[in-house]
Amino acid sequence: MLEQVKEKLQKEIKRVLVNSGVAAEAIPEIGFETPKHIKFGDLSSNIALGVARNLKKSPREVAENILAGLTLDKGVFSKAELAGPGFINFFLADEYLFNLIKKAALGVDFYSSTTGQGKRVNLEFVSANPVGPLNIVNARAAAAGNVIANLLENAGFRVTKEFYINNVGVQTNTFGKSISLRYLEALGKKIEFPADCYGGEYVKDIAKVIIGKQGDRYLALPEEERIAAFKPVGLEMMIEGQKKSLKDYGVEFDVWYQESQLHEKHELDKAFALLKERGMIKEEEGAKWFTSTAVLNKENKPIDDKDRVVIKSDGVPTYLLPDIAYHFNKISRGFDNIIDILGPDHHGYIGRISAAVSIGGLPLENFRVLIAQQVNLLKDGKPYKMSKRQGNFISMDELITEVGADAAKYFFLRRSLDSHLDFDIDLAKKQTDENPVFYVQYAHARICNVIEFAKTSGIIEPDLNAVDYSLLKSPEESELIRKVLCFPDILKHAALNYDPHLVPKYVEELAQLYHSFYAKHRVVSEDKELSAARLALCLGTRNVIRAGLKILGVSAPSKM
RNA sequence: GCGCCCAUAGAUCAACUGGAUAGAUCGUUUGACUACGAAUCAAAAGGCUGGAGGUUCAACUCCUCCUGGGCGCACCA
Repeated sequence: MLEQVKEKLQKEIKRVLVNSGVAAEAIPEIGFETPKHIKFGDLSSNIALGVARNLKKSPREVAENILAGLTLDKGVFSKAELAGPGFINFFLADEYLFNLIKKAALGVDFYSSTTGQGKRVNLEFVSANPVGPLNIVNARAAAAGNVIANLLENAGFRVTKEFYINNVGVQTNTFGKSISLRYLEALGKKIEFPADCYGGEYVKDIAKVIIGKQGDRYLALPEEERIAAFKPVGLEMMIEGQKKSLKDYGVEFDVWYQESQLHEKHELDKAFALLKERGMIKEEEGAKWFTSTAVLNKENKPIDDKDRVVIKSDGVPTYLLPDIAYHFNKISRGFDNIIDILGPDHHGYIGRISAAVSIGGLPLENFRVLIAQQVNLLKDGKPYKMSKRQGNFISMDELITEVGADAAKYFFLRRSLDSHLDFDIDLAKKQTDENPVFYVQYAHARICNVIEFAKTSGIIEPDLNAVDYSLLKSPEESELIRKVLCFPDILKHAALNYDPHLVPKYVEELAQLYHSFYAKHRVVSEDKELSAARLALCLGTRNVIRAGLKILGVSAPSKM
C-alpha cells in the first residue's frame, strides 16, 4: 500500500534534486520514516540533511529547494512542509486514508505483500534432542519460529517449517541406558544411577510402560541387548510426546527430518566427499579436519575461529559431520534461504555451520542463524532455579497447563528473540490487567460486542462502500485510522528482520488507541451517519487485531 | 585469555537500524461506570540511556577503552 506511495515519492524527490544540478550518484537512498508525532506528518524524509553537505548549503535551504520543485499527487498527499533542522514532512490526504480504512473495514487483505517473490525458505526450529520432554527455551523457539514463518508467508515467501530429530549418537545410547537402569530399579534390582544419565522422572515412566507391556522379560538379557531394545522404544515415545506438546501449543511442522535418514542415504559420506573435493579437508594427527577458517566473509575475514574435526582419529565422525550433511541436504532440496533457530548454548556453532553452508553452495547472505536466548523463570518475582535433580524442572507441557498456550506464546513473543527473557509464571497466570495478552484480546472482544450490539439493536446496517468516512475527524479517530494503516509496514519490517516482537507491540498500541477512542466517543448513537462511520472504523480495527493475533498464533475470542 | 549477547524510569522491556521533546506496561498517587463490556479510560510523579573518550548538522544507536552480568571457546553432543 504505502509502499507504492513511497516509491513514487522517492522518484519525484530524486527528479527534483537532479534538476537542480545534483549528480544522481551523489544522492543517497531516500528513506522515509513515520514520525512519532502526528504534527510531523505521516511520512518524513531526511534527504535534505543527507545531501546538504555535498551541496555546501544548509539543510533547510536544500529542503526548501526540494519543496519548491515538488509536485504532489493531491489524491495522496494534502501537503508537505519543512520542519526542524531540514526534515520534509508529508501529510496524507483524507481521501487516501479513507479509502484504505474502507478496505480494512471490508476485510480486504491490505497487509500482505509480494516482497518474497515466492522464494522458498527453510526454517528449522526447536529441533530438541528426543531424549527428554520439551523445555521452556524450546517453547520460546517454537513460538518465535511459528511467527517468523507466518510473517514470511505474509511477505510472499514460501516457508517450510522443519524439525530435525537427533535420533542417532551418544546421547541416544545414554538415554537407552538410563531407561534400562530404571527398568531394573522398577523391578526391584539395586542400581547405581550415574550422573551423566538422564535423571528425569519421565525415564521412570518409560520403564513402567515397558514393564506394563512386556513385563520382566528383558531382565535376563545382557545390558547391551536391553539398551538396544529400549532405545528405539524410548526415542519413539519422546518424539511422539514432543509432537503432541507442539500440537497442543498450536505449532505445526511441515517436515520432521530424522538424522537416521542421513545415515541410511549415506549422506555423511557424500558430504565428506564434497568437502574433500572442494579442498576443505586436511589431515592432522590422524584426524580429518574441515578447514572452516578458509571460508571468508565479505570483509575477507574468516567466519570461523578454528578448524573443526569432522572425523576423529578412531575413524568415527564427530557430531559436526551429520550436521553439515543435513545442511547440504537442505540446500539440495532447492531452498533460496535457510534459517536455523538455535538455543543459547549453540552460538559458538554459527561460524562452522555457516562455513559449511557456504561450501555447500548457498551464498552466505542467504543463510541465517537466529539464537533463541535463555529464559529465566521467575516465581513471585524471585528467580526460580530449574534443576532436574530437585524435580522442579518445568517442561513445556507444564507451562502450557499452568499459564495457557496463548499467554505463554504472547509472553515469549513480546521480547526480541536474542535477548534474555524473564518469565514470571505468576504474572502470566494472572487473568487481570497486569497481563498484556488480555488487554489486546479484550479490545477485540469489546469491538465484537459493539458490532453485535449495533446489529441486534437494529440501529444501523452500514453499507461500507457508502459510509461517509469524513465524519471521523476527532483526534482519537484520526490516530486510530493511521495506526490501522501502519499494519502492512509493521508486518513487512518484522518479516524482513526476523523480528516477531514488533507485532505484539503493534497490536498493543492499536488496542490502546481503540480503548481510548471507545472511552471518548459513543459508537452507536442517534446520529445514523456518524454511527455508520464509527462502526466501519470498529470493523477495520477488529480485522487488523484479529489478523495480528492470528500471525502471533494467539486466539482472538469474541467473548471473554 | 579469545569470541558472541546484554546493561535505558522502582521492575520488565521499546525506540522503525544515525533523526525532531528517549516511549509503553506493571507498580505508586489522583480522578471517571443512570446508554455500546471499568479485563477500560484520563492525569501525575518517575531518566546524566552503566562509566570515560571519539566520529558529525544530529548518538540509546557507530568506533576505542573501562566496569558489571549471561553464554560459548573438545578428536563431547
